[in-house]
Amino acid sequence: MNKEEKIKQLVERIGIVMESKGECSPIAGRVFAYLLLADPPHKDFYDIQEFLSASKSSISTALKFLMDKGMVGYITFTGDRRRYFRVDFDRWIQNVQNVTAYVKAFNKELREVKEFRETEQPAGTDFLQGLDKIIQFQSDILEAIQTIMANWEARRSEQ
Amino acid sequence: MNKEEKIKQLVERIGIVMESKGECSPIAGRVFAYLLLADPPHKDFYDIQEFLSASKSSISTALKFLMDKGMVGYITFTGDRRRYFRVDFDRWIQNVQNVTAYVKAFNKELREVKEFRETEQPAGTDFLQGLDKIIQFQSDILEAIQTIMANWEARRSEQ
DNA sequence: CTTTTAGTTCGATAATTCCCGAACTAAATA
DNA sequence: TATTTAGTTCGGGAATTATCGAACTAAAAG
Repeated sequence: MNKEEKIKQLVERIGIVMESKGECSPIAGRVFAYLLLADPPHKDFYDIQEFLSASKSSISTALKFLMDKGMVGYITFTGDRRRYFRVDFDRWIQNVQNVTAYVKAFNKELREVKEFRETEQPAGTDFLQGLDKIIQFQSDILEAIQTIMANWEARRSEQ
Repeated sequence: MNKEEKIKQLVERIGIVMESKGECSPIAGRVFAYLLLADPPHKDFYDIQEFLSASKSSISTALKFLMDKGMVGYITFTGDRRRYFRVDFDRWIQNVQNVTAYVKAFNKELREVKEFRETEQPAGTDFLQGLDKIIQFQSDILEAIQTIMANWEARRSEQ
């Protein structure tokens, strides 16, 4: 199998992993995967379009999405109008907060449930204990992630 | 606002939080939310159906989904055919592994990208470094979650 | 000023997911 | 054995989401 085929295959596989998380559309997943694998790792709009055999509008939408998420950025070169899109590793790490956002929101709702149960709606102690455990468990995880992110941030800026 | 209305409102809100994570269908989110809020916190099939004004098949599908995920289980009472569904806090905590599954799968793909880049496809050192950072960052998070889960598991079983 | 380039925006269609009703099953009851 | 109960399964329609092509824009090039 040649290099091009290998890349095509990896792009499809990684695309499926990203998409099936429900995080993005199939094409967005493949665009990102392509940028992870392409040589050089920055490609312009038409390179991407051609490689994926997709429409301009789909590529445009996918790139906008990935840039909004902070996973992709672009560089330019003097005397060249095109933008060269590439994975933005630094912003990507910073925005892992997006990943934690759901857990945060969910935990907030669970706290509201707890309050409601305590003030207005009876429940067995085991239920309230279970609720407490989940809330605590999830905030343990959130805190750990915060700590890790802070460490990485510190390491990055001390360079 | 009376209790019933308050519950309806919370059920809708929590349902949206759960659904918009892309984790489940709207009805599944609402079923789960209802079980978090209902008095008593175990309800039978028709209670749930009536509360949500949904079809039997939708409720059935939603309950199957939530039980497969380990978030919901049921209890029974002698001389009563019905199953009473309820949030299963213990299995829910155990199955946070589901949450980490995606990150694991994704990191595995990133390692494959790295290997491909190192053996067949050139890339600037900054790109490879960025890739490394993300891989390491994500495995730091996975490890932290593993540790937290192990602690909770230990605490649970020593009771 | 005209044309080309590098995209974006805007409906329309295709594909997917969600939900329902109707028919079905298996166990309990009569 | 016949009937009710507690769900499950299946096919189709409704709602959502993804992708496309065509028209558009803004800047650069000629």
